[in-house]
Amino acid sequence: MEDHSAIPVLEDEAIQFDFLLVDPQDDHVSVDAFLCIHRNNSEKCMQMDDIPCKFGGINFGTDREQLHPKAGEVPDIKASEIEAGEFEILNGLSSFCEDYLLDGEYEENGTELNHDSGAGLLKVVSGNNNQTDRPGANETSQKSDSSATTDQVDVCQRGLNVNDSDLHGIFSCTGDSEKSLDNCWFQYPTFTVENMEEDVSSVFSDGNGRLMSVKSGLISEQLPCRVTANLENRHIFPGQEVIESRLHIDGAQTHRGIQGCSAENHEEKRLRKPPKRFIDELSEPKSKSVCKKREVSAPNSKDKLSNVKAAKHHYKKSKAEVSFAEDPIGIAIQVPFGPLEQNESKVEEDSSPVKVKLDSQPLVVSSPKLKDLELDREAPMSESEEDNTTAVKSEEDGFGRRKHHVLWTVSEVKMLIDGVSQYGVGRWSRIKKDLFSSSAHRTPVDLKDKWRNLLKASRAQRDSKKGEDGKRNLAWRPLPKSILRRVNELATIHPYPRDLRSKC
DNA sequence: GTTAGGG
DNA sequence: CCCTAAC
Repeated sequence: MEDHSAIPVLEDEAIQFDFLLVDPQDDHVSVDAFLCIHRNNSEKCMQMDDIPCKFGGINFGTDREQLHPKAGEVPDIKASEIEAGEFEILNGLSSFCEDYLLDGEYEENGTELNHDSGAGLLKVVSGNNNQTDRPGANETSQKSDSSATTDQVDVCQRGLNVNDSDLHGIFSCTGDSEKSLDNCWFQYPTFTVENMEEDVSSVFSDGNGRLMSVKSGLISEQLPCRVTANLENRHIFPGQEVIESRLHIDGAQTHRGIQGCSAENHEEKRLRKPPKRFIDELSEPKSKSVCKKREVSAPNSKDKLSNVKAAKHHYKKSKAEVSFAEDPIGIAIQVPFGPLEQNESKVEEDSSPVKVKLDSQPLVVSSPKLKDLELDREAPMSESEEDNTTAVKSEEDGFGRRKHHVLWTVSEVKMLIDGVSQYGVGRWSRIKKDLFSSSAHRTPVDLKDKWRNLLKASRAQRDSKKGEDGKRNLAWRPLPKSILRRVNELATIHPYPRDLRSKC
């Protein structure tokens, strides 16, 4: 055990890769670039000038002696190739390279170049890395979901302090967006430079043996010292201005990426690979060539198609939407359940003070408009049965997109119940007209659906009561007994279509 | 246009 | 909440 712990990231001289840059047109996988790792000693890192060694056409400032292929672990690397400046892994990995992206799934092909000291070094590892198998990877990634953004930044700041994970870069470029992919300058994974004293933010291979860097937001030819892998956004055009470069760890997959020397990262935090939408949103609209458009699932109607288009269009245009989608923190207001406003429904059992909680529900995605919430402040309620009903902003839904989820408020539920008791089940339009005329977002169909859900809830509650008492195995939010009881009553009085009312 | 019901 | 068949 070395002194990794002190400065986890870069204390170690070497970084392990289990992915390599690949020329997809080649039958072999060749190293196009690599990482050099020294936090405070950039001079120690490779210099273009004194490079005896070439990797896939890229020069590295490292002495040959510094490369120590582990015996038996480098079956595919021939010394002669290294000497000749060619480092190729002949593992038939080309299949992985169709997308110019090596996902590092070549676990069997243990290849390691070990460099133990001094100037920079490359360690390519693909074999049985200790931390490779992570049964809990998925769970971990899910747990860290909400903090994904933060962690991404963190990863950036800490440079190569990435353990056993894949890095994916998110690159946003400005510049000539009209260029076709054919003119694409780079079609290789890129590297991102971290913690440089200079304003170098990224480096990548141009595919011709040159290692380019992004300095001061512009692509230039300069050899950086410290880079992290950037497996995505492989299409960079000359002259493009890089305005954003972010990294995240792919937590959805189990293969390894960079293995840093971090002890602190032992927990192996994994970040979920951002959804395509996330990537799209991070990119400037101009950089269409960088982030390919999303595929639209075949709609089955013209309306749907137009809706989707409208939605997409809206998405691109609406910054608010973007930030809203990215904002993991929303405001949730729990609306307590209470007795029906207009009737005598009595609250059974304990009636405790109203509770209005903020931020207690992770469900909520956006900040609701408070005015849309109906808070029954005067309504007493059962503590254990407080309603989680949360209203979510639902405006701006005029673009055909799926309506924002607007949770039913207690008042609405009560209104619905009243409506049913008044007009009977099935008169949704009537109920809507009479009782929900003010709430534009509730359609007769919504009322019908809600009633159906209420029925299910009440039935389930009854069932669970029959079985085990205390145990509440309801999948949905608990509803106040007072409400459910009324639903039950009404369901008895006004039979709902078909077998749905399998109770009574 | 409404409603029922499946997804 | 969406979609669609049936009315």
